[in-house]
Amino acid sequence: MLANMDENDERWQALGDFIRAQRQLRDLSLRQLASLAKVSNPYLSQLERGMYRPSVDVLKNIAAGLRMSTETMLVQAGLLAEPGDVVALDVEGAVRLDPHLTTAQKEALLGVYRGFVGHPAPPPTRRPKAASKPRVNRTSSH
Amino acid sequence: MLANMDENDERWQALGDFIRAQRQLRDLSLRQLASLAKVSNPYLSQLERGMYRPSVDVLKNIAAGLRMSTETMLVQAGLLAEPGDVVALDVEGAVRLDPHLTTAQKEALLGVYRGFVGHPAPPPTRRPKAASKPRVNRTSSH
DNA sequence: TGCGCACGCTTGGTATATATAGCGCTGGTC
DNA sequence: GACCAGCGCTATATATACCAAGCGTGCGCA
Repeated sequence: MLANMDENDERWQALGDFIRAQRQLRDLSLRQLASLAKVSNPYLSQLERGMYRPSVDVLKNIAAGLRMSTETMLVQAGLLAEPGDVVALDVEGAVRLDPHLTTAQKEALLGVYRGFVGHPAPPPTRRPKAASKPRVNRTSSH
Repeated sequence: MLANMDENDERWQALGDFIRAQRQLRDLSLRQLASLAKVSNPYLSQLERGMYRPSVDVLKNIAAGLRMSTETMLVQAGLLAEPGDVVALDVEGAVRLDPHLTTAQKEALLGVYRGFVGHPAPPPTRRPKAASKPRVNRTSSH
């Protein structure tokens, strides 16, 4: 589904190498780290050899088992930019995370911002209005 | 696998709500965002209702489709623990660095922002704990 | 020499993330 | 009215993340 899947594959492989190196650096056996990270040891083995792409919680647990921060792990996984680059964070995120603003203020500010930059790709559909639909049967009534 | 799954469940649910809110704020239909995020529309629908926990690349793609950074998304998902650590961000800097805005727009936006937070002469939103430079050695620096 | 034991790995299964096809609804256009 | 286009959602199928059991090897120890 993703176009550059091969690139990603190599990324996961590199992540596996990184995990294995870190584990061995700490003199941990596969089973030990697996136990710390709350995953099975075969799975960890396969992860280290780049056979699977772990989910975020697994990454988080492994990072915890290796006593490193989750971000470091994610950066290694190539899923996050380097922390230094994070400064180039989007306005959206910055506003949303700003503790000085109330929720209403955030929405207002973001409204202005969006007005400035415009919508990404509102393709000329025949009916531009859609959001006024009330929440219908949330739990299926079948 | 994880001990406190219920807690996490609520987290994913909250993430779904967040995604839906953001999508509707931008007047995007499910299918539009799904297409932008390169996932199927039923899956996105189920994500928004907290029925599944998306993988990282899906999160990344959705964040891209919503024009926000992956970090923001992950923080919202509660997967990146300390925002203070990751985001050395301030609204000022984010706005100044945003390439989508003209200078006049930046000034206008910052004017609104300063009006909200109250202080006209903003002391740079320095985070006192910016010392955590991780030892991530970009070994596989392709 | 054999026995236990820890190591990393293979095998085969289950759970769940993600896709495809299609339903019922609502609101425009003729 | 009929009809089409878009909406969100359900139902079902497939891919894959993840686990439990077990294998072969090497090493210390009687």
